[in-house]
Amino acid sequence: MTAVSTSETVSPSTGTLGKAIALVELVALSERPLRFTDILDLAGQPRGTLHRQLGHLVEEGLLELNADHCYEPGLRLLKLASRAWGRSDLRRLAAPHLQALHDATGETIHLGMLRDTEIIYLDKVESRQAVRMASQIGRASPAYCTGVGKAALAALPQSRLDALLDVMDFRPFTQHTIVARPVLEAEIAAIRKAGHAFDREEHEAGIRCVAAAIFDQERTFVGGVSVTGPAYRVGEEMLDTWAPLVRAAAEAVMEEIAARLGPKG
Amino acid sequence: MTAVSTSETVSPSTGTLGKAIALVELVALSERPLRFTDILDLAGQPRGTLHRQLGHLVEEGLLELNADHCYEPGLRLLKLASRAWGRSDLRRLAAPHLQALHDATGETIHLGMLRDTEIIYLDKVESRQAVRMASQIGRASPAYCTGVGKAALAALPQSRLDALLDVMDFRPFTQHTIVARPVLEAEIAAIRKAGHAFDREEHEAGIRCVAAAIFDQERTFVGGVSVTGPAYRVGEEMLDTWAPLVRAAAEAVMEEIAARLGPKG
DNA sequence: AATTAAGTTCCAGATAGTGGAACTATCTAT
DNA sequence: ATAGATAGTTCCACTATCTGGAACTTAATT
Repeated sequence: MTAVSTSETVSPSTGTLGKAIALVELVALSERPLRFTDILDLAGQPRGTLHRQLGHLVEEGLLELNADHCYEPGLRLLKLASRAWGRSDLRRLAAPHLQALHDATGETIHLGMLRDTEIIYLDKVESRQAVRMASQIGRASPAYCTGVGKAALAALPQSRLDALLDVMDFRPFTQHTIVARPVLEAEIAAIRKAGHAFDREEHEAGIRCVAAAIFDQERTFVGGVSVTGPAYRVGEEMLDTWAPLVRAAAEAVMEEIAARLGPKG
Repeated sequence: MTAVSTSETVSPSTGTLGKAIALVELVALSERPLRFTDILDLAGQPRGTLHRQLGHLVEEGLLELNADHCYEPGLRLLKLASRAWGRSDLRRLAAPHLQALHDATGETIHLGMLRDTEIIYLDKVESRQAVRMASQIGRASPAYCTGVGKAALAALPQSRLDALLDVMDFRPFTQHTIVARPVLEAEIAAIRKAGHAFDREEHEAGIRCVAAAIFDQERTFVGGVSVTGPAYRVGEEMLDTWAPLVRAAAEAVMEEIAARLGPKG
């Protein structure tokens, strides 16, 4: 199911459910509050249909309708997600190693997983965290311009990588963002050779990062770790220095994964 | 779902969507990984139906099917929830006041909202946070045995309160948990009089807490703040000392809410 | 290798979702 | 304050989607 075959079009919908979740996403990802009519324009569905769907979503607690008729993401999403987060094996196994990596580098550590063409951050260790912390967890960023993302791409089997590149929507976030497929493919080759990936201000100006991939016992990619810091403090040589540490942290998580299932392999 | 109301039956489903979300919740709230057959037993739906529903949920990224045929909550939940969290107005407005309250007391601060009979925690400020932090955010706890929860109950209009008490499922978490409705009603009366609520080891043994309600401009309850600490360090006198601080913090958030909409009232 | 359990697919029938249009409430400008 | 316009809600015949029993395939167990 996962990999997309060459010509076969992926079935576009999951019926009712797909439409419903699309609405939740529409509301959740929107920058500003949306009123009924705003959604009507964006979703392109007939009035009656949309109204009922939104009604259902509100009743289920996935959306909420506030006093000034704006739809907002619902609290139930938080409840469900917090359980998802708490139960993640990868996160649990990786946590101590993220902390160790933070202690060694003093910079922000991320743990991310690949979902379609995006990296979703599962965990983060940061020193000067005020209240911001959880804000990053769950954040989705494009794979082609982040450290963990590029490490992920390089870790995929070629067929799967090609499929992803086909559907990738390249956007220049900074002047360093790689927006040409051949350039990205060369970069991926380099990452495969080196065993780690850099993000040289490709997603956010002034932010650099080194990342390494984590594999499970079947050598399939399960996630990535990274060290991230501001460019004024983190030179490219520094990234080179950290690269072995990041790779070692990734290795340590892999051993943890192997150990968890017992030594039978 | 929990209990049955007096006579008026709440419409039991939102059709297809309700069943789908119920499955997500089933999987997310389960302590251990569930295989297809486990879910089959728990959900009480025919094989074919269940299989298709799960298939749709996996395709949508709300669930994931891992290598050993276990269904797990999907990453997409995290993505959606992180946006819900980031966009919450109450959270944004309250954040500085939570911090201030933490600075004043040195103990853990929670911000929670009421959803049905549960309190869902929206934010938290804590000193010795290792990696645990986000674990609490999104956590759902029963209203009748938590500080914020009881403050919430006391803040509701009587009709709504009665309706909630009717469907509430009292469980003794500790030996101090209030499990008798009349006792809880007396407690709620006291909370209304005092303007703040205590949790005297009612949810977790060894944990005490003071909480106050936050209202919007129409005097409807929108959330609650609390200070929580271990019983060995936090005596009941200490809770009394903190009560005015907690109320002041709640007041400050209310002023923030009023200010946001401009001075027109 | 045989047996049992777990997981997947199929299809006629029934349910729940669809969407156009009519209706009501709310906002805006005069 | 009133008219006009815009936003939000309700209704119902139609039909697309979901249902669920049973047959089938694959994996685990003895």
